[in-house]
Amino acid sequence: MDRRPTLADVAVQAGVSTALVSIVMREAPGASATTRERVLAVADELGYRPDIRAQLLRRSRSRLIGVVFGVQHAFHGDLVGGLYTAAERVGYELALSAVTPERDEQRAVAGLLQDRCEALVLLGPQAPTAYLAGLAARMPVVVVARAVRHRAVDVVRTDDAAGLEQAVDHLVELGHRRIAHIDGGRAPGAAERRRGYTGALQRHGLGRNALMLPGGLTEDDGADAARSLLELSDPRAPTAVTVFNDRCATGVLDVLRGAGVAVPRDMSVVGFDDSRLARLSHVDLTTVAQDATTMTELAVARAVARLDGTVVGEREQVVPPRLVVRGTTAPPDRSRG
Amino acid sequence: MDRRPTLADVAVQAGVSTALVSIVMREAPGASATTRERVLAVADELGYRPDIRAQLLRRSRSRLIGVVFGVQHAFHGDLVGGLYTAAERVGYELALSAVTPERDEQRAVAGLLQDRCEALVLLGPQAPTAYLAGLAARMPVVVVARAVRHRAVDVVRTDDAAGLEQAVDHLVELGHRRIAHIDGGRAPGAAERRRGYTGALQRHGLGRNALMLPGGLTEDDGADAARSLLELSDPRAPTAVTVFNDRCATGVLDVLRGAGVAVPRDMSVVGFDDSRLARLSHVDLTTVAQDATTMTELAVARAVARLDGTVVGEREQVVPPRLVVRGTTAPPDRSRG
DNA sequence: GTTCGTCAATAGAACGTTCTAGTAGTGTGA
DNA sequence: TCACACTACTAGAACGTTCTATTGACGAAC
Repeated sequence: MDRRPTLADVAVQAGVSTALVSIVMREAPGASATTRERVLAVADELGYRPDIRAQLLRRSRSRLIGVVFGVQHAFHGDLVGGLYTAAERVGYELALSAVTPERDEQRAVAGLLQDRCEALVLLGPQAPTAYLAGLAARMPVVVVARAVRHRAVDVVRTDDAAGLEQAVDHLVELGHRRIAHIDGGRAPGAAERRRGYTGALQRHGLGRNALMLPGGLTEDDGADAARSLLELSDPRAPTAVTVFNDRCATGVLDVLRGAGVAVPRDMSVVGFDDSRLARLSHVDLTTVAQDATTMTELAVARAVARLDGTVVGEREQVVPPRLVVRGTTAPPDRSRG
Repeated sequence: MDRRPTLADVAVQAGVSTALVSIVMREAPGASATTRERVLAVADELGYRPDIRAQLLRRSRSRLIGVVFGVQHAFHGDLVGGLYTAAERVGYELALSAVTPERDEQRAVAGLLQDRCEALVLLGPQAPTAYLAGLAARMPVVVVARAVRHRAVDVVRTDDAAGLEQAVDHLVELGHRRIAHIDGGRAPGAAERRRGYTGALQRHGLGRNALMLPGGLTEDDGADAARSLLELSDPRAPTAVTVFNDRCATGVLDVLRGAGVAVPRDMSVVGFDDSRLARLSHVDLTTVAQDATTMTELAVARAVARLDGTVVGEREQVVPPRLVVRGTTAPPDRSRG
């Protein structure tokens, strides 16, 4: 026989019923220590491994959490890693479904639905709120790294405003007075970061010095913004700039350095995400770190709580970020204005 | 009733047997056009969706291909995208399992095994050949983007040597005579790329000019290599450099530009991968593109052929790369040596 | 007018588990 | 002695499909 052994095979070999073998394998109560040992020995000998398909069919619950992620996003990679460990800790498995240039979110979700996941965790989804709400009517849905205004959808996200406040505080502490912000346009979180930036400036009495430059998510967006930064006449020119995210910030750094502007001597730069990019020794970017571990733990905990019907606390959980000071920030050059 | 509708529900509603509904849903022969229509209408009305767990249990085949990928690697993202479309075309589904810093390859594979995949596609696995061979004894295993010397393991990879030959040919055509190579150490493909580099130089009668610098996979490795490149005395100094991959090449570019070496005027640079990085307008890197689409199609086709027992052709399939000329290569500056 | 073939449809047994309801067997207290 | 509780175990029905017969019914061919 070359087919894999089943409960029945083990049962025959051990001289007991299949039900008892099932009890032993599940470590459920109802078997004596001696038989338990014997059954386990036989199972081991035959190389028995339970068939997950049959388990899934019979059990009411699949203990499976579906995850939709973008295959491009470096930060999603960090989040997926955290989700794996968080899920394992509470006895759940993960079913991954990727969004690619040819495979949109709805397709990714559809794939998970037919895998019979019990809950869905969506990383930075683009889908309209109505679609997410429709999904949430069917099963628990936790959205990570994006704000969603609908009472059925749980949200776990970074406190973007606080992140930019920390960045501005750090720069002001170093002595900067003219601080610009390169924004992320319509990207998730961009509005909150703008708000954090202007709020912090006002708090320091520097509201009049606020300077917002249109940016975006990519290196190219940053490069464009940096070029318009360089065109500013000297008295208005900022000595520091906060940037929507790390990718965009590296574009800024490239253009500044290419134009002979020394970082951080002539210009301080702060990013957002603490991506692998920022940690590279030749980039060495001061940045606002998102707490991926906490976010993923909260996301899994919330999904499980929904399934158990033990939901407590706010629908939207906001995780504080943390400023990581590296080599792209320093006091402004006193010899200049 | 709030549980999801089953075959039986549809059958009752349509006044037929469950078997017939099954026939209709599977689009199998054995039902008249009129009943077919009626059953489909009822199924649609009830919102019936087949239970994949029951299908999986009953069907001998799962039509599921397991994929192990690194959540960090940008290129793996491209490959996963290609795999989705390739698998769909031949009627297979994908089960994704990620390798993260806390979750090693063996864990990722174990997860897939209990999902009852029929075949495994591993993207650039680190595992020893013996482990891969053991796996291949159980089920078809296709390794992508890494060479494996074992007759049971199928391999799909880029012709790394040819890629470097194209890069060198391009540089020689532009007029370069002193071309260096920053290598990838023990990384998969590095040895073949070295071989392609030296072979091409010899073919052009430039073998004596070969200059190999230790590099690596990351931006930091490239930055280090670039610094040692700058230290070379002028008569030996190359006018062009081929680099193990794009990430490493961006490190090289950064250091060169920071040191006042204009690219491509003073130094031409060629990368490898054609990653998103290379395509950025401010990087604009000439590079050797790996053909992700062809590779994924071959990988899926080979896995399916193994399952169908219709394997033909070589165990190792080598895909030719393609040189993408962008802005980091130009004729050498005649005013210099 | 029997026989054969084809077509549409069905009954009922799988697939490998888990779960419910039960049956012996043993000890305990009155 | 009986009632009762407890433990160790089992029979058999689910779960929702697919698959292998099998059954009628209706023509066509002999």
